[in-house]
Amino acid sequence: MGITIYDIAEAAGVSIATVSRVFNDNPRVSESTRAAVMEVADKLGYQPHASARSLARQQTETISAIVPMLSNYFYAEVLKGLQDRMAETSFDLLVYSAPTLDEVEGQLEKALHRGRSAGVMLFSAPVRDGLEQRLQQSDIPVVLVDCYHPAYDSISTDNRRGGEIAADYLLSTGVRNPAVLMANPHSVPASHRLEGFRDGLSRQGVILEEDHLIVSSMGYHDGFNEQAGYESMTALLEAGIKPDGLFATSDVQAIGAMEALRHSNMNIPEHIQIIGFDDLPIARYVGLTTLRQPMSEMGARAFELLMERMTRPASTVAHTVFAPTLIPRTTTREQVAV
Amino acid sequence: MGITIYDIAEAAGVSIATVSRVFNDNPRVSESTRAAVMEVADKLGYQPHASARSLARQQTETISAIVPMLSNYFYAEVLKGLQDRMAETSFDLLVYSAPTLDEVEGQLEKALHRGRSAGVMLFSAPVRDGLEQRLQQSDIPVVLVDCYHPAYDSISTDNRRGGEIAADYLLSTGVRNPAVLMANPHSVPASHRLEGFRDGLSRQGVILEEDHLIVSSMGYHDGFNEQAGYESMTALLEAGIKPDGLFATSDVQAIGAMEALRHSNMNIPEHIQIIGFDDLPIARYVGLTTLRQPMSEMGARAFELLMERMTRPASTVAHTVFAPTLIPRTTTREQVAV
DNA sequence: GGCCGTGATGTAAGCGCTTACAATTCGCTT
DNA sequence: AAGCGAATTGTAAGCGCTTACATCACGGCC
Repeated sequence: MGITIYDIAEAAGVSIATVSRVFNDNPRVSESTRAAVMEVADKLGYQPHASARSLARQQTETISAIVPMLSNYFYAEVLKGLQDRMAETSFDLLVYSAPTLDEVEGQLEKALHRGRSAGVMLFSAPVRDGLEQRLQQSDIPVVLVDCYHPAYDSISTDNRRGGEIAADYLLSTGVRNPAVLMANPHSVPASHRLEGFRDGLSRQGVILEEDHLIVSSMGYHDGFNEQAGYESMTALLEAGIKPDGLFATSDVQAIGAMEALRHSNMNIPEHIQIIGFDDLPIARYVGLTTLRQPMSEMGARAFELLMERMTRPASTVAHTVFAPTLIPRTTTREQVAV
Repeated sequence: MGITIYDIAEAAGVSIATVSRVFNDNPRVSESTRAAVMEVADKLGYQPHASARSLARQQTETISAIVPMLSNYFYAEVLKGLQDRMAETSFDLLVYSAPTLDEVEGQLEKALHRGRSAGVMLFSAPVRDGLEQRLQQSDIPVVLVDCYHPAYDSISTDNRRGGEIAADYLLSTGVRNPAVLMANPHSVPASHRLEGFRDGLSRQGVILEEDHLIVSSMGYHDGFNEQAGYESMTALLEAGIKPDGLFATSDVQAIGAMEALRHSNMNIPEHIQIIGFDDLPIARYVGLTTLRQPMSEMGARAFELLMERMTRPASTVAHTVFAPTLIPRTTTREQVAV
């Protein structure tokens, strides 16, 4: 069915080795035969067989990304950065989705199938015993995105610092009675953001009331969506709590919360000031003050780390931590002079 | 390095054929040997080699999706639907991105490498001569998503109808002087939406003024983003045009436009009513009236079509067209009684 | 004129798996 | 007790490619 190097070899009157050399840019082929082979190959529409190639070469040129949820804008943005960077190479990207933590192991298993991928990118999944063991035994290069483990290259944002900045900023704009909408209790990034926020407050003598913290009860990846934000905010209001500031652990939650506030006729930023996290493209267009994570840069950098590890497996582990930057918009007021 | 069936065979005292049979659920293996082989395989941590397998089997279990832009929420949602459906099978998903039309061919070339993928999903790319020829010569199953060609299975939304519905609805809520924000001139879906909208208007005796149509001048995939909407709307306003209704060819454009309107102190829906297209999750939280495309369903269905074509290559071409449904929210007014 | 180094090409042995076909075993039948 | 078929297992030939090694032709050298 398909054209093989045998066909080309026969038609061009050379051996298969020569054909193979031509397609591998091996210099030990004369210009004339190279041209002849290419001509025949073009005419026949020859395409090297991907599997045969990687089997013979003992290596693939595909990498796998294990992502909680493609339709989460954060991941989409990071993947975009990754893709753009990859497009300059001849690598292909395999995408697995693992909406719950339990599924991560299974998907990882697939991605780790021998000969499947040259490297793996694991998104937002805490590497615990089971996983670690699995990763260890197949010595495939791995880079962690949006999570951390001492033994693996990783790329993440300083979430604690982000929380602190949010706290400082909110306080500086006059907030005295803040609330927090946290995505879900199992999310490491969300926890860190909360911790940082708390610390930031307490450093200035403000404490976060326990009933001012709403933790979405959804699973692993969940809670990072508009609906969770909407529901959490609604719950807060229904409990009769009226904070004057709000820190949401993601932009989408903040946007959900904003809608809930609108329903309750609370004005932003007059009655309540809001700050999100991520700086999705949309944030700019709803005027949301937020902490930017350089998402597509994170993706690009993740790919670079992976390449580095692939070429030099023994190099020391590298952790890249980006500092989140504050993007003030109109859901918060002007900073009051100090 | 890796464990092979030879290792297993030796350790279990059987032949490689038997090991292979065990891993292929071939019934012609006794229960006892099967158990023995499995035990050894588990202990050694055996993993079949993906490339070797697909080479020997003469088939892969991966499909390729060629997508203009991962960070476009529409594609992210469709891919999610696709993934969810795929997760029930043992197929893997390879994602290629082709931000410009010129790049589609190149990416397709990669996806079409012999042995690379069992099927290809092409997103929003008009199939023209070059492409068609290429697809024809490699007889890999293809399904088109968000575009149409008589020769290939496809899945799309009735964009013309969507435009009509938008027009009808806007008129029914009292709009008399509508404007349109169109994503870009090369986008087939956007053109159809515009056509439908025009038809819908003229059927009721309203015509779309030429200067009330702003076409974003960005390339192929572009124009489908907030910024384009913002800029187009700003251009409209700066030209001194004050429409009382707005149809944007996508939700994100509508959201960009809303921000521009806010800057100009125009109230929605009092001064201007807005309708978008897609019904992204976010639309609900900004109160955007829009036309829903069942995005994740489209992805799921696309996968089914592809499977169908893979198992029965000669079956007749199927075109699935979803009807967009109107989702009235608060960027439009109540319908006036007829 | 024989020898040798060089560059171009060919031969053949894998890469790890599947699978047609052959071989073997074993329990029954006659 | 020999024979037979079914069930199980083994042998070996690929799948399409890469690549180490062998071969060959050729020109220059002493």
